[in-house]
Amino acid sequence: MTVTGIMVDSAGTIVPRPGGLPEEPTQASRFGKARTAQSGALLEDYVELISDLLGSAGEARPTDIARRLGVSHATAIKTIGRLKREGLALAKPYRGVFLTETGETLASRVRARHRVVVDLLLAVGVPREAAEQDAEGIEHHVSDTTLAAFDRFLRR
Amino acid sequence: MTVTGIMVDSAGTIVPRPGGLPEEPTQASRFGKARTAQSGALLEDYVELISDLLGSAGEARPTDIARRLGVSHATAIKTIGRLKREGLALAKPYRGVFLTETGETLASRVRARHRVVVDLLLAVGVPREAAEQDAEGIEHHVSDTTLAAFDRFLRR
DNA sequence: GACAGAGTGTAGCCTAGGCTACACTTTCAC
DNA sequence: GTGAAAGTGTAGCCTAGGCTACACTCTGTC
Ligand SMILES: [Mn+2]
Ligand SMILES: [Mn+2]
Ligand SMILES: [Mn+2]
Ligand SMILES: [Mn+2]
Repeated sequence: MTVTGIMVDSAGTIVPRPGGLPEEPTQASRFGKARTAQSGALLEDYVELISDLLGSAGEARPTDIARRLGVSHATAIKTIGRLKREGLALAKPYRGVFLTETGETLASRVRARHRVVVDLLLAVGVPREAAEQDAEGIEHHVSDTTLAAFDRFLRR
Repeated sequence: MTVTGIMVDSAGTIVPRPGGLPEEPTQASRFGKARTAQSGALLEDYVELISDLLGSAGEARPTDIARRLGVSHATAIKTIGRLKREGLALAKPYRGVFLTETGETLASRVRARHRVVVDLLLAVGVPREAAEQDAEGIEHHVSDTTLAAFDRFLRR
């Protein structure tokens, strides 16, 4: 049995089958994009957190970052190294972590998206704590298109 | 400056600060749970796909799984090995992949959740293709509580 | 029944992201 | 100013999840 991914509707038009398997290249591309989104998730959480710490405490130290994220300080320091390599952060030994322009810009977008995702979840009836929890993972998979839709929904 | 994560509202009651940083252990726990959810994501996608292939084509071969996921067949075979180790799949050399009872049960739940997530996105105004794309990542971070809320929202 | 092509499996390599252990630097109290 | 505590950095280990290359098995055609 072959899966074609299309069907003919009641008016005789050929449309994608909503219930069945998507076309193979389409599905592969979706999975691939989801993997890509995931690989950016950790960096997004780091810049958002660093920006928050800089704003509220005036500094972002590796140990504080590590405690907030629930990882060891060694793990945090290694990831901060990656942030530096990718041009998102600046840090000199024993002097705390700062964000580049690029890093701050990313942090702002990530923070705004985080807020919208939480608000959307609350708006459709998700309890507060579940919304806060699930948003932490969901946010990294919300595209600009979807974010815009969430925004429109919240404003009406 | 210290971040306490609480505030006093207009009635004099102490409440969590909605805008600021969450309490440290709370935030660490959220990040930790998001990491846990993520680590299950790949297995969920595999069992859902294998179940779909078994249903529509009658068999699930490593190459087909690989093509659908957009990875090499070697990667797929390695992951199928992990599914076996975790008691979700059964496979004998050159004889295709099957799901255990546990695997089928997981597949059903994952498929149902996938559908609800897509429907929720559509219901709040996300365009079809963005909904299908983003759901592929979002689904793995939707808790039972949130899923139930989505369900209620869709039924009203 | 041979053999070509498709499918399968294994080996070996890589990076990301966890960890612990240990050594070094800084800071703060006295 | 010194010494202890806190913080920082490095080394080395692990697993998951990618990849390519290569060898083996199966299947369908002639
Ligand atoms: Mn997050
Ligand atoms: Mn976030
Ligand atoms: Mn998925
Ligand atoms: Mn799915």
